[in-house]
Amino acid sequence: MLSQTVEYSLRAIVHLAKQPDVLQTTAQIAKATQVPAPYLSKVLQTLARDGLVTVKRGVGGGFLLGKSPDKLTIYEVVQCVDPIQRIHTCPLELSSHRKRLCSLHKKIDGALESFETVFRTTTLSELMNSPNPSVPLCNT
Amino acid sequence: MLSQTVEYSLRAIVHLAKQPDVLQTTAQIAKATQVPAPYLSKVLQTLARDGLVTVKRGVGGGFLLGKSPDKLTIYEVVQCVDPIQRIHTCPLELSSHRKRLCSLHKKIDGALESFETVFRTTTLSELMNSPNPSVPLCNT
DNA sequence: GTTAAATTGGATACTGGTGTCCTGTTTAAA
DNA sequence: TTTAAACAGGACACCAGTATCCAATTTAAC
Repeated sequence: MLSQTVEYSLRAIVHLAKQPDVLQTTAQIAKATQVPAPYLSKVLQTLARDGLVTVKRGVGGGFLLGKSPDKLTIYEVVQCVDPIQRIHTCPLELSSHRKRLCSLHKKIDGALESFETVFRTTTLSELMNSPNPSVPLCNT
Repeated sequence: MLSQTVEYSLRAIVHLAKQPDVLQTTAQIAKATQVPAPYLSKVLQTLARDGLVTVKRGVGGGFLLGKSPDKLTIYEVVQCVDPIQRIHTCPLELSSHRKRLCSLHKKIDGALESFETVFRTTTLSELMNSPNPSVPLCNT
């Protein structure tokens, strides 16, 4: 459903959100999130382009969260790396459906909307402060 | 988000639902739904395997709806051709998350659930009888 | 039984997402 | 200034979803 890239990016962001002020190298994030390091590198670049993570190059460099966890939604992460495509116009390009989708596509788009809403309304700090015995990315 | 195959299969099913008792050839369905005929052929085979469409081979053959439109949900169609994958176990295979997902994956699965629910609760007849001026697959 | 309409199944090509590797650039520290 | 740590960017490999084509099979109608 969601792409692998989205899963990876969310893991990375969650890992950074654990210690928002601590620089983490790609290797460190890769290990903690179980994401292939070279691929993670590309994902982090994408996140950096949108300012969702901040990058420091050179020795002692790495990444840290680009926004405060309570202001950063997982929707922003998803939209940055692999946007949810809502249905705005008829996929068949029927001219009479341009402004008003038929019941089928309206329904599908409605499903996408409720899917999207969950992401829109979830911040990183909500995830981190959840009263859940299973800590993200952590086995104990 | 949803695969092309799902979109195609739903178009085909909707087309068949318009006249549930009329045999339609692959060529006819392909034209009405704007789906590449050879590919549609494969999709229809998949739908036939699960009994969602009924097939009659040979001259004068074709496809018709395999179930009554008011008993057929679009969820069944989706699950037949390209199932929505809910998250049941930790994608990182953390042993302590097996039974209890962490907040991140619980959230994602929650989004999938609400997405899925829209499909589960929508029948073909609901789509066909919708008071919507845009008729599915039809330009007037 | 012959013919033609129609689906079935297999083989093949194309494309984008995923993943790897290597070279270049930046930068802190000795 | 040299060195090594670390990210940046480009090139390439792989695979599954998408799409096409063709020969084989089924079947109605003559």
